[in-house]
Amino acid sequence: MVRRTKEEAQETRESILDAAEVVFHDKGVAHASLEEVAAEAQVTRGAIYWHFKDKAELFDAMMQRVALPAEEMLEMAGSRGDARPVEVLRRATVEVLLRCARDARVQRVFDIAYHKCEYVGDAAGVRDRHVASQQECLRSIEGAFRGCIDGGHLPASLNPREAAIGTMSLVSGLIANWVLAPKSFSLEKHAKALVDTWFRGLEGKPK
Amino acid sequence: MVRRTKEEAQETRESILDAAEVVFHDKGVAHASLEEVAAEAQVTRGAIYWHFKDKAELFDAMMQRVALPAEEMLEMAGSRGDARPVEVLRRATVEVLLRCARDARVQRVFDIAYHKCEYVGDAAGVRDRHVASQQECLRSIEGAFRGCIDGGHLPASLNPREAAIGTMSLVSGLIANWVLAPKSFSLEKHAKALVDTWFRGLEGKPK
DNA sequence: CAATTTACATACAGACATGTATGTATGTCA
DNA sequence: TGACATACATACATGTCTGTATGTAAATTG
Repeated sequence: MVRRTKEEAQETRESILDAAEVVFHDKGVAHASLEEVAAEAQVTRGAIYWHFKDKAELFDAMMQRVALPAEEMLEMAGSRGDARPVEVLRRATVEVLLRCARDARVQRVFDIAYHKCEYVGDAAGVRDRHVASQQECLRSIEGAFRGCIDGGHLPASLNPREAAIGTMSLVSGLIANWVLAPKSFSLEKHAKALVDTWFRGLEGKPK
Repeated sequence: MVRRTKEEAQETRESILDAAEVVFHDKGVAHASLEEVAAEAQVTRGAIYWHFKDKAELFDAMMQRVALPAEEMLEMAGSRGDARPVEVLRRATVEVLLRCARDARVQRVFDIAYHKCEYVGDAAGVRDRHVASQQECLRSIEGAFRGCIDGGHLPASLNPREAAIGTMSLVSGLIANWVLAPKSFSLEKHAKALVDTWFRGLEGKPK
């Protein structure tokens, strides 16, 4: 392959990231060789090493290309300030699930993140960022819940942090279980009712 | 090391499994070499190859040593038939979380299962079994919910399968998020309230 | 008590995968 | 239009891990 223009080089970079998604999903991050990724992208390892320092950096770039659920949730929750705050939270939560259920790429990347990579060693940076974004997400959701409680939309006996932990875990648990076996149930069909059930529990907190 | 008696050989086998837990947790399954596992167990690779066919079989045996959450839940739920069936389910769910929160070994193995292994290639068998046991768990919980509904302890409008999916996802999501960052929240403290919130939502299903 | 089997340790060869060094043709810019 | 930087391809050296073959001393068996 001959020297390309800057835009073409950028396309090469993207195609390498696309290939990484496919190969990592197929073989797992650790077992996939850069040779395989290169073949899938129809380039050689030289191209990969030109654009990325090593496999860890490639994996890193691939993950950052899709927004993590954490950041998605904040964005969505923040972009609508009109309705009742509980409804905003509820709808944002459902949206995250539906987006995953409908977008094959998001789905594939979640599958990689949950079941096809090891958060150790070289990927420690990824793990740290995962944890950090999770913490940030927790704080954000917690703040939203606190707002709901202060506004009288949710019972004062509710622990906002606990509510945030439960919400996040339900969502990530649903996604993880679904991408592991998509045929075991329809995430799209059940998403709304499941989230409704959880929020009903929050609203019904006694005392 | 010299030739051991049968019981000593069994001890060797156990120590290899213990070592595998530690090393896999530390380096991830794919990145851990059998040499490292052997060193941790204070034997050579020869001993490992004597007891196990390869790394996949070793990993397999390690996972099967601790009961999967699925099977735990059935057991616990089944062993108490006296109280109101909803209470049995609820308490079993809390128990699974508390067991994980309190037992360091269970916790470590869950961490490996959720964040330190890749469910592909050699581990495909493990993935299949994981999926299968998840399906079995789903059916079992679904059956329990159906019983609750038929007995009039839960609203008839409730979809038992959906309830089972949500329950399982909440539990596995909580465990996965907690083992990833145990200091981010106390699973032990929040377990009961979180499960109560979820069941309150189930009980409050309208119509 | 000799023969055999067990439970390992040791030694070795082959397979990859990685990282780097180097080659090279083309854009880009003065 | 030359000179340099860019965007790769190719070649190679190296290390690491695996699986197996072989050695061996103790336990077990007849």
